[in-house]
Amino acid sequence: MPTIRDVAVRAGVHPSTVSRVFSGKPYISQATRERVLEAAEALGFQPNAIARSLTLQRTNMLAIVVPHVFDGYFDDSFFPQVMRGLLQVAYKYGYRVLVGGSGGHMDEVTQLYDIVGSRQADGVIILSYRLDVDVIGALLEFNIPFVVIGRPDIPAAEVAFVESQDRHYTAEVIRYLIRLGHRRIAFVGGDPDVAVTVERLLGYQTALAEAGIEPLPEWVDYGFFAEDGGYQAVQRMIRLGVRAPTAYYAANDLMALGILRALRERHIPVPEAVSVVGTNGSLAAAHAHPALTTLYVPYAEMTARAASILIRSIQTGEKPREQSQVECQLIIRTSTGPAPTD
Amino acid sequence: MPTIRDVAVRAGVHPSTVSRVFSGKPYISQATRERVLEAAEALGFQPNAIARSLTLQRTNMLAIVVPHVFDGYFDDSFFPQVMRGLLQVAYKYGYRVLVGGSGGHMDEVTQLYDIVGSRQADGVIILSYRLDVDVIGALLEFNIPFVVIGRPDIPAAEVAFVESQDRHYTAEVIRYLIRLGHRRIAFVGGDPDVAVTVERLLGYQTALAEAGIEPLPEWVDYGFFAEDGGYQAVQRMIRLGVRAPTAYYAANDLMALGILRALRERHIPVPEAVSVVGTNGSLAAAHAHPALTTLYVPYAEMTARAASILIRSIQTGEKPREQSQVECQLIIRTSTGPAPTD
DNA sequence: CTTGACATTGCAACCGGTTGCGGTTAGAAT
DNA sequence: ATTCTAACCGCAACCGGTTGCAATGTCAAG
Repeated sequence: MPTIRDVAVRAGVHPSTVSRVFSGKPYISQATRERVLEAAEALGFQPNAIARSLTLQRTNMLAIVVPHVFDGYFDDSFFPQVMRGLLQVAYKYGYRVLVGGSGGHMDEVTQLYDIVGSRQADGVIILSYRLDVDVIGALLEFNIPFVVIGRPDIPAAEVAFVESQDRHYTAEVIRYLIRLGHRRIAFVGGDPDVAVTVERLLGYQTALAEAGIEPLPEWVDYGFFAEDGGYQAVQRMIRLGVRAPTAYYAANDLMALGILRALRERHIPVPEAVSVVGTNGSLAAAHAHPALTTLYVPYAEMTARAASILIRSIQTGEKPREQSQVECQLIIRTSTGPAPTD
Repeated sequence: MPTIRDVAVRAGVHPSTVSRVFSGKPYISQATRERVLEAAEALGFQPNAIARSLTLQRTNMLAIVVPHVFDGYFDDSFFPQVMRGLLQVAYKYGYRVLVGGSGGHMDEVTQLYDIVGSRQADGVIILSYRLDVDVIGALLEFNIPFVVIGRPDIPAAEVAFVESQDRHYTAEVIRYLIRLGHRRIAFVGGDPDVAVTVERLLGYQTALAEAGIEPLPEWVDYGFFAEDGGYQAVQRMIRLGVRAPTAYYAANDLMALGILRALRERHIPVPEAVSVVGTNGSLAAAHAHPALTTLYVPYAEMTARAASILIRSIQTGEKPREQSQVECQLIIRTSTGPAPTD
């Protein structure tokens, strides 16, 4: 690989001149610019991004770490949506996306710290805000721009986030089910240590409380976003017999599909006997049978917005502070219906 | 951000000693190792990955560029599958994934050259091998390990690839449709400039020729992997009247779903009047109504294998040469059935 | 014909690690 | 007691760009 110095000798100029040509600096005569470009062309020179990053202290990368790399995780629309929003704006502004994997739990945080601490990216998007670690505090120490997807529960901190009002919309979903006459409603959350799960649980509890419903602790379960998690939740709750839920709310569509599968296996008709609501608005949810009622969360838009905020912050040098929220939408399809009359 | 020199002064040693401690070099006494680690801890030091990359000439990154960033592209299972396989093994071996976006066509190649030429990654996976550009030749010049997903049509070149025998399996799909009695079969490809599309087309033509069927040119169309592409293909082919196809093969599930939608709108019963086959084995395909028969291509396994090959090549320093193929599987569901008896 | 402003380019230090080489020292071998 | 070996660590160059500063050249105003 030719370096800037190889080009310099061939063009008969100093390396710094070559640098200036390639970084579009002014005060380079047309003649030498051409000579340099010619030499570069002849040698097949392309500036080394790593070296450039070292001096410029910027990498033109936006990082995320995916919470889990287990097989089913990629079947839900969450991850693809996230990547879509991120890639679209990153691409538009000439940034690239650095994706780190993780095995869930603390490992996600470890990976994040590693990327950020070793300065591999100019900014980060926090996908799943955990409650068991002070990620925000650490990130502020690192002094790197970041935007949280979801609402961090640190009110004083001036951190940027794009949130989807999870508590509110989950409550809306539950209210919708209550209006349909359901009183035994299950909550199948994702990862209990993640803020969004707690928010949704609060929304669930709020809506039930409003309606004067005392939920059974057994109605709350966690499926860790896996299809099988939804399936297993049904297996457990069905044992409650007459106190088994007549409606399930799942924190992603994949778990909801698992719930549908479990119900189908037991020949429990949906929505006649049991209603099911998913989250995210996956394509599979639309095609499911019965078509899955789902709380659409515009994750692509959220990460797109987060990426824009990040890029602006990187370019201005100011800490990102924008806090915004997006609207979700309950897409009512045929997996939900009136509660059965016992 | 503290540097290695800050740590050095605090520990009272030379920077090179700090470096040796952090890169696990031998010949460092226990005492100084501890002093260095203590100092690093106190300062919150973490080695700068960029600087390290510069000297070591390796970034611990595997790159891909996604062929398109348009909205619907992420609804098919292709991209998530690719990311899954890639992330799983990258994660396992301590690599990270650099994702570049592209607007399709030549831009994909431009992005690729940019990443590779600027040495941002240690290896690349070529997702869509194009026929209109000699990507392989260029990549060989760059002297960077790469693995192609699909079979490049350059026989002499010693390039590594993981292929899914697209021609063979597409022919199998068409034969299956022929066995069902279909004789007017449509081919809805993705991007005509991409090798996999041509391979599939050849498979399609082979199978038809075997059966003595002379295909109409109008039966071949390209949907560029978009849902609407499938939808539009039906709109065009339906005009053929009695010569309109009774079966559609689509190169991804998203287009197949678009085909189903178009047929549904026109009240054409599937599979009674028209059969539809998709590709990739998306979750949505399984839940579609009727459930979509689909050619499952194990893209996650393919990219996982590609990533393994890449990493091994990076670590040994040898150019990757492994050429392997995976098995696909025609998942027969209810969107296909006997050809209608006119 | 000066003087000055501005365009153009070279010089050298710097970004933050890595590493070959050489010097010092301690303990073992003779 | 002397020599040898190996452990330990510092020195300085290097990875491949960037940039402030200084030097030189050019042209127009005075």
